[in-house]
Amino acid sequence: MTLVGEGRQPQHGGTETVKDPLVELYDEAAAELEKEQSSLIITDESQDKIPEAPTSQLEKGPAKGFACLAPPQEESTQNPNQYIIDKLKELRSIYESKQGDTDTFKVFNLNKVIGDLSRVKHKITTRAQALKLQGSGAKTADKIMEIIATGELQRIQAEDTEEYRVCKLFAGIYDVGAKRAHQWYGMGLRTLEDVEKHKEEIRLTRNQSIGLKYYNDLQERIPRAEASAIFDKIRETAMTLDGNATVYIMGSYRRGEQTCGDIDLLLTRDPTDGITHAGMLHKLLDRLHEQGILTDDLVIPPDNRALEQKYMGVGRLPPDGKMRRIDILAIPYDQKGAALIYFTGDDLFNRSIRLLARKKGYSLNQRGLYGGVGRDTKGKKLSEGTIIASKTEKEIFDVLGVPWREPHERRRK
DNA sequence: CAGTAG
DNA sequence: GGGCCTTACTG
DNA sequence: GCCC
Repeated sequence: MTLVGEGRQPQHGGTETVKDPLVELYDEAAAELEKEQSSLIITDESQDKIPEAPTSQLEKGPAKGFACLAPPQEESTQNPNQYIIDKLKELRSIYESKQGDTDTFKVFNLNKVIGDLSRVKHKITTRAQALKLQGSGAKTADKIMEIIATGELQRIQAEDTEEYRVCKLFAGIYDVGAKRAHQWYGMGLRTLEDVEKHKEEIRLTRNQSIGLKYYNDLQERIPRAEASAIFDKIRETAMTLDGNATVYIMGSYRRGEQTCGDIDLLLTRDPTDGITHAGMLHKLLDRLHEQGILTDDLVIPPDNRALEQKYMGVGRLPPDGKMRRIDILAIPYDQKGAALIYFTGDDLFNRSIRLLARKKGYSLNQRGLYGGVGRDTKGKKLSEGTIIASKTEKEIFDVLGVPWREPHERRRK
């Protein structure tokens, strides 16, 4: 069996070398690397010999600005631009709560700037420096200069209205986004109590009701230790169903963050003995409900014998832990690498590496890296193409020419 | 299909 | 001017 | 909001 999330403890030795809390994750990555190198020789030159992309190749290589190609972030050193980052995050929050299509991309863009800003080591003091940041153009540079000069951003004060605050509150409910939030605001609702009181009129859905019921708990971040404890329980239960099961914990936990937004688990099984994990997730979910770990289902996989299934629900550390979002993804064993990339994120890294794949004539999704993908002139996918890599993350990175990035190096902060 | 989510 | 990740579920 |  394979486990991620436990293993040797960090050694608390020297002072400045407080051991990375991710030690346990390196084991897995290293193991994956070893397996990789035994089956496939990788040299520096091998990048020139990666499978030729069957469709349109980039003529001059990928443009810069791919987060997945950027050097890893500095680890926990005081960021000299933190005060700028904080203001840009406030602005991002405002854009997030808006409904327009362009606002979505403003958020996307700000994420790039924030990501680069948290990577940069020097203090930004001039407009020229601000302009150099990835995703930063004239307007963003102006905003950064305003923050540097005044410590404030007028745009934020102007947009910090009651509507913004109420919609932000509403959008904290699971399955409520900007559209519904504004819709409810337009109907006169202002508080969560209003939402509860008018649930019939606004046709609150089943999942929204769950989100509302656990609003406060679900708003909170999950301490790493608790995520680990929940993972242990679920893994143990899975192992009682099949001792050859493989359970990983992914998402922000695998990226090494001290708190997690939710708990993302991956379930699979090595089929070389002729047995797969078909039907296992379904049984696992039943057990977890019996154990009081899972309390509410948000999305249940329709076909309980399929090898690929995604479960989304709510649960806790029994008997009385806080309610947490729990996702379990079951996948075919040979798609483990692609699934790990997908479920480990972060989202910016995923979007970046997927865009890179597309620009190189491939397509990357949670199942694998595909070549020979048919696309229309707008880049919309017409045919699936053929699978090129999916077993390990490294294999996929190599084909794309992405330098290896440990999970904890795939975050923007 | 729109909206939401990962 | 048009793309900015990709796939899946819900109602 | 940025980039091609």
